[in-house]
Amino acid sequence: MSQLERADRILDTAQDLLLRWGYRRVTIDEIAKRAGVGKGTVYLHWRTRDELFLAVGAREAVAMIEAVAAAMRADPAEIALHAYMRRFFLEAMRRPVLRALFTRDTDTLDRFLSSPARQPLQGAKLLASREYLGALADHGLLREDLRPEDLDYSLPTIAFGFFAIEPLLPKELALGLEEKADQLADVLRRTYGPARPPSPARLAAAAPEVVEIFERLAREYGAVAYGTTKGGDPEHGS
Amino acid sequence: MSQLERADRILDTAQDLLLRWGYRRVTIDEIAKRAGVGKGTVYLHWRTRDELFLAVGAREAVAMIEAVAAAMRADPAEIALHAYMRRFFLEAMRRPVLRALFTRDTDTLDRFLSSPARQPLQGAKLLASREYLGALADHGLLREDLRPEDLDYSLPTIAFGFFAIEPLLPKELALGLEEKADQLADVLRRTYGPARPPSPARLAAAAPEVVEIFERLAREYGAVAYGTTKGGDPEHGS
DNA sequence: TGGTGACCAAACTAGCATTATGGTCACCGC
DNA sequence: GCGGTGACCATAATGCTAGTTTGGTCACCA
Repeated sequence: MSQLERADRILDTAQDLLLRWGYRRVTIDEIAKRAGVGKGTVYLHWRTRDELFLAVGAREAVAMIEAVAAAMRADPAEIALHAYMRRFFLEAMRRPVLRALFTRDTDTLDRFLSSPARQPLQGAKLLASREYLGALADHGLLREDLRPEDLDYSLPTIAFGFFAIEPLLPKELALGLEEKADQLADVLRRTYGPARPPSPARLAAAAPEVVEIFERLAREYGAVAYGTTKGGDPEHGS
Repeated sequence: MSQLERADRILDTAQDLLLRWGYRRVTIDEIAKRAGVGKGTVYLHWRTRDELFLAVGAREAVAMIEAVAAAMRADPAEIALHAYMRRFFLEAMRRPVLRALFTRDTDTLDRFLSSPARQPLQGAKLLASREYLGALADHGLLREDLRPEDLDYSLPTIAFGFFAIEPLLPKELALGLEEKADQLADVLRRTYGPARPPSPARLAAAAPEVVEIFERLAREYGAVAYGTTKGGDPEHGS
């Protein structure tokens, strides 16, 4: 069995237990036993318990970002801020670990939410990647009078609202995930979008650059997910 | 001393201790002692501890709503959704109890945040008063293609984001309250505002109706703040 | 040489004795 | 007679300690 397969088996087990029992109750012993490896082996892949759980999240983040990038490759219209955030919301909410992270589900994640090890998964980094917004601005895909810095506060704040309000919504609210995502997209398009819808040609011109940004991001999260002791060193500076 | 003055003295004391010690540590005994009344007297005004703390919040809510209404009376432009929410944000964030409530400050409020007694202070009621939004729609102060129901989800969600993100913002963020409020207003104006800015005459025509809605709301909160055992009965149905 | 599980200090839990507190109500002084 | 009070009580919160669990290590093994 390769190192990577083993890492995935351990991550599978950790994720399963995390979602069923919650962060607090899951022990390394139990993960190791169920994954069919010794406890020491877990520590060959990740330095601490929190790094292991971070990896669980990072792995889902990779899958999500790749789904986003694939959608952008299939249809350049998906690179627009509102379309991106719409898909981001849907893809994140459909993945249980990311959903727990973004909705700040303390039942599941408990202390992990405030663990310093969680930093590399900061939602802000995912949401407000300066590179992406810069590329949008360069290609005229944002309101003309909007500089990317103007988004630093309000864009993450709006997105945060749509995620964090989830656990507070009344159960009987008859609004599906897609409808919520559509409303989020509508807000963002009206707030930050260009006055006139961009032409397909303009979108297509920007798409490769944008897709590359997300593919790079996915690779960075992949490095966080698999192994810190062996394998590549994920220290990139900031 | 009148009943009302006494209620205010007790509320002053409760508020002071709440902000200094936090909900959990403040006892009725301590409040009574510092307010110079017997413990039983506190229970002549409010039925339970939570109703007392609710009253502390309600009293600040009254002050806030009256400040909002006063601004609307002084300048009808203040009735527009974005202007209202801008002022709402500022006035709420400048009042320590409301700030704690809206930012979900668990250090200060602890269990009170999830107390069922808190229901009458639900932010949603304040934010998304159907009457107010209906009046705006009637007077052409919202986007033409927007029905008030369309705001049920996204408007509270956006507002929630701006409040709830506060405790998560890095301390070094050099953004004042006014600037945050301006950004919130900008988002709401672009998202929900009419295509063209409404004329002063149109605003002035709608103002009395809108002001009346908020004055009525202030009176309702006033009933919550002062006395349930004696005085008016605040049961209005829903 | 990659992998393991016995081992250890530190953190957490259970259970209980003690204290603190919300809420009541018989009584009191004006 | 009545608005106001604080001793009183059941319950909930807290402190304490003994016992248990668990993250992380590392000497050893296959």
